[in-house]
Amino acid sequence: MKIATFNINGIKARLPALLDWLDEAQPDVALLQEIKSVDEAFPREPFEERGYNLETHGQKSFNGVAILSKLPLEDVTRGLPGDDEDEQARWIEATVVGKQALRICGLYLPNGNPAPGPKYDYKLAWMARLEARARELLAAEEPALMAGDYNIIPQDEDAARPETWKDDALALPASRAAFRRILNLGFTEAFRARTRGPGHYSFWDYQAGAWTRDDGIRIDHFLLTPQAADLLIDCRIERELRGHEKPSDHVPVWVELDL
DNA sequence: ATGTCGGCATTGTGCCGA
Repeated sequence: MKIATFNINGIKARLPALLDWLDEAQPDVALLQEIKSVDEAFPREPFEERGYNLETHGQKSFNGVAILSKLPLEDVTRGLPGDDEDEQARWIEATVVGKQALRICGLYLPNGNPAPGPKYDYKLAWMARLEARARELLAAEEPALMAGDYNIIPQDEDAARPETWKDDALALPASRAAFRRILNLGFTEAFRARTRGPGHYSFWDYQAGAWTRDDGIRIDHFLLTPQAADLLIDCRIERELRGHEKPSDHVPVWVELDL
């Protein structure tokens, strides 16, 4: 089973490029972030025509997550538990029904800039709620994954120019520590389970020729429960897509699972 | 090189978020 996470930066702006990618890459499951659309305005037809089941959790203008799946989706839930006041659409879960069930969580973690400040406080509070949900997933002792735009540069080697990110919410020590606290519960970061060393990025800013200069960061991640890690065949970043026509500023990250 | 997008309110362009 091939599963991708992809921050598309707007479904309306990205629709042609997204459909081209789907036709070419044929993911079984795709977790989308930053759909920037309410559910009612999401263009469902081209995805359903291609045989995808579609579950969205959107809001006006910002954020928004979705799941595409060629296999049936069950037990869909929307919103990260732990704060009934939180209106931001950043979390969706579903069970992919195949030979063996797989629980998938799609997430768009808050950016958090500027730090310090209320946006950074929200990021850290959101990560504490994420940790709580992560503990529950582990306790279930079943194949499950949490994937998406984490807005976390885990280590300096995950940035082309780490010094420029030193005071940024994506790389501050408290951000990295919160990410590690979740990892250290017992998750496998799929990309680092397969590939070591610098030079691997999933995001290049639209500004300042970042793509041309390969000035990227790795912020889109797959975290696997032990039972999902047992099934891991490969994890890769589809870097080439950043050079295509009208790209997102992120590229897809893939896992292949033995399912 | 203070360099780009996308969405929105709005109708020509400025603001926000990233």
